[in-house]
Amino acid sequence: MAELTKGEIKRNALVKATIELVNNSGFHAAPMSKIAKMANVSPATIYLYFENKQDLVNQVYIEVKAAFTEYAFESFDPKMEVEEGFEIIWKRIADFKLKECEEAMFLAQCDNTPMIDEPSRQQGIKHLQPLLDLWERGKNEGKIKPLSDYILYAYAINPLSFLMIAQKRGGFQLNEDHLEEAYQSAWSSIKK
Amino acid sequence: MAELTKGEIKRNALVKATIELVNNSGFHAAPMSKIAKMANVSPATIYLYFENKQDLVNQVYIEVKAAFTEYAFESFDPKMEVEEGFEIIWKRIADFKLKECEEAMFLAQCDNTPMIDEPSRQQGIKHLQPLLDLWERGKNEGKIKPLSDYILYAYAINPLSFLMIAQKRGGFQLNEDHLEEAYQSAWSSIKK
Amino acid sequence: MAELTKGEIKRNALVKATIELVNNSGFHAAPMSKIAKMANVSPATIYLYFENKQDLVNQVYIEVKAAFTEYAFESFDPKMEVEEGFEIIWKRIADFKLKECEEAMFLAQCDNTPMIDEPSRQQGIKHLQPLLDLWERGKNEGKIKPLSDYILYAYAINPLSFLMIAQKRGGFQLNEDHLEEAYQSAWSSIKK
Amino acid sequence: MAELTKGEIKRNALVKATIELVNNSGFHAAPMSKIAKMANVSPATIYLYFENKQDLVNQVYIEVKAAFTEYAFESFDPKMEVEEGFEIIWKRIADFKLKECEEAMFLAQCDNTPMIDEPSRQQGIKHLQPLLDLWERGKNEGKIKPLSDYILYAYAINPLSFLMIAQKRGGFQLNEDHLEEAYQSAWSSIKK
DNA sequence: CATGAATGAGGATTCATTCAT
DNA sequence: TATGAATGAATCCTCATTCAT
Repeated sequence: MAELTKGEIKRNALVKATIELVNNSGFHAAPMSKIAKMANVSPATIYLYFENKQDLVNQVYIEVKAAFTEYAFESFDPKMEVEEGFEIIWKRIADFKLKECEEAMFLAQCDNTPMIDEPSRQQGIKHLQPLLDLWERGKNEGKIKPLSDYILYAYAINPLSFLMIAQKRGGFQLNEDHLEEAYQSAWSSIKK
Repeated sequence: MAELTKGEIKRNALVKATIELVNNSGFHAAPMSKIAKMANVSPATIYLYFENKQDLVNQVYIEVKAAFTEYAFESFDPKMEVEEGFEIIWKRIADFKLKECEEAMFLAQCDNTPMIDEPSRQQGIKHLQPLLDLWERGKNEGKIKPLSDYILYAYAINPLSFLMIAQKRGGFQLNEDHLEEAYQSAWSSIKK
Repeated sequence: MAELTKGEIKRNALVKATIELVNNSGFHAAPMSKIAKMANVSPATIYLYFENKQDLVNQVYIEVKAAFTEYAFESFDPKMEVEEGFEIIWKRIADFKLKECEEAMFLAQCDNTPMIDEPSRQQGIKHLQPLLDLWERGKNEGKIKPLSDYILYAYAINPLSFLMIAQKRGGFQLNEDHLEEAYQSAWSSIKK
Repeated sequence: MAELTKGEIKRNALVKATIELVNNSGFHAAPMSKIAKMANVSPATIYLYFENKQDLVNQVYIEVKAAFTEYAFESFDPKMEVEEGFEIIWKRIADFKLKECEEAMFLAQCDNTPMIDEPSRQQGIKHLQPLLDLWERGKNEGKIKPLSDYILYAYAINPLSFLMIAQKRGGFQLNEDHLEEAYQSAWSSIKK
């Protein structure tokens, strides 16, 4: 296990504080001073690690997105069968969205908001490539509908975000059965 | 056609300006002064129609959501067959999301953000009832999977928001064929 | 009894509202809009009767001060003995301060504050002349200490304002006995 | 002499500026921006030392009141004879009111206005206790009239405020002789 | 006379950012 | 590297005042 330098610890605290504050109050109610306080750090210290507020949010976004995709593909192997691979990725993603709730909420907010600048958004999408490749193969093997990646993502993956938010807001609890049903719906919607 | 009073015209201009500014910059970068300027009105005038910024956004949300659902159900008749009814509603929703892009973007941002307060959010959901009723009937008639409404919505409706945003951000154009495909995916994911 | 015109009724309502609001919240928290509302009148209507806020307050001050002095001297006759005259005036003033509490509080606030402009203040003092004349006579007759009018007023009259405020703020109730005691103190402090 | 920190210097400047501005224009015409400017400080800096405008005024009131009472009792010793003690206190108070004119004017305005909130007002009164104790003893020893403290204060002390304001407003200059006369009036009004 | 709607100027307060230490 | 104090620029909002009706 890597030792974290003092600086890394602070940076991490800042990232975490940003996520939490933005989640609970939105970008507009997450002032730097509060972020600093929540991270037990002086406001000035933030600027040792980030250029400005926009940069802070961008970097947090990129890192969380990276953590998300890493998690998603951890047990995936490109040589797997299409359906098996998809199921494995899907379930990891579901896992992430339901267990790393804070991170996932943050991403949802970033993805539906002009909060993040375009370059960072692009940067965040990059790591999704293995899934797109899998779909490509699926289409070639006739196992997946020959749809645009956008449509595939919209039906196969994105619904999980909606469910996560619904769950976070209360009024709906996603259990194991629901999850299996959701997976079936996801697969139904893209399988040939 | 109803005559609009001078006040209604101003209020409408404010609503429109709010949508546009929030869409392009987010809540945090949509100051009252800009909203006023865009609506050709003094900042003080806003407060004749809305209590404060939160109230402004809440009301805009509720109104846009109402317009959305009214549009969605316009050509729907509760006596229709389940699949026919669903298709009609779905296509109206798709229409709205792709044509009334500004309004739809605004809703997406509100729905994924702590921008709107809870009561207003609840208020906004109300009018969705006819769709939930249709699904209920569909489940009883064995035509729709016996899933939670949340899951049905996540797969049947919500993907359209993702596609709309993707299109708005560029890099993807949703044409007639795509739309039909998307509908098929939606229906596949919830039909029994 | 004189009939009041509609205009006079409105003006009176405005005067009364001003007194009440300024008393309870101070000049700085008595906006024209609230004064108007409390007087059941449009804000614009105020400007039919008064030039601006300063003028409103000035005029209210002058009128209340006039009412105060009129009340004070009502049963006084310049031909009375000095002590008798003083007692009569003093008790009328005490009456006013304790019964017309609102008006008296308003005067106290005006007199200790840069709320009123100088000319209006001078105007308000004018009607006090009979008391000053009485004192003059008292001094000549060797019945009253040969002190500056300011000092006489400070000791003979002004304490009533302090007592009134203390009573209004609670924690102290001025009864008949107190009043007699106070009068004795007043007279002691100025009599030769 | 204690060294003042940079912060204390700024705070003091703010307190002083507040007194001066409120004196000359009243609470309602003493905007934070002017206070800041007069203290050679940014508006935002005020909020490092005070929570908000109300808090600023409250704190200034409490501090000035404390300075006032400290000054008043400086050369007083509880073991003094009643009359001697009273004279000493009275003259110190007179001194303060006539020399520390700014502070005294500020207190007068606060005491006759809903400018200060109740808790702060109570806080301000606390330190007056030694005078009340002296009066208590005076009453027991049969040297002072058995009157309510409110009445005693109204006649023995409060007139000084009136005289101070009269002097500040011009048209009347309080010299040594006046002062002695005033003291005699004060004592006459409360002595048995 | 009377008004409700409208507003520009200004008020309190906050915030991202900097700087001296 | 780290900070607390400091700030100018903005932000939300209010208010005295006006004007078309």
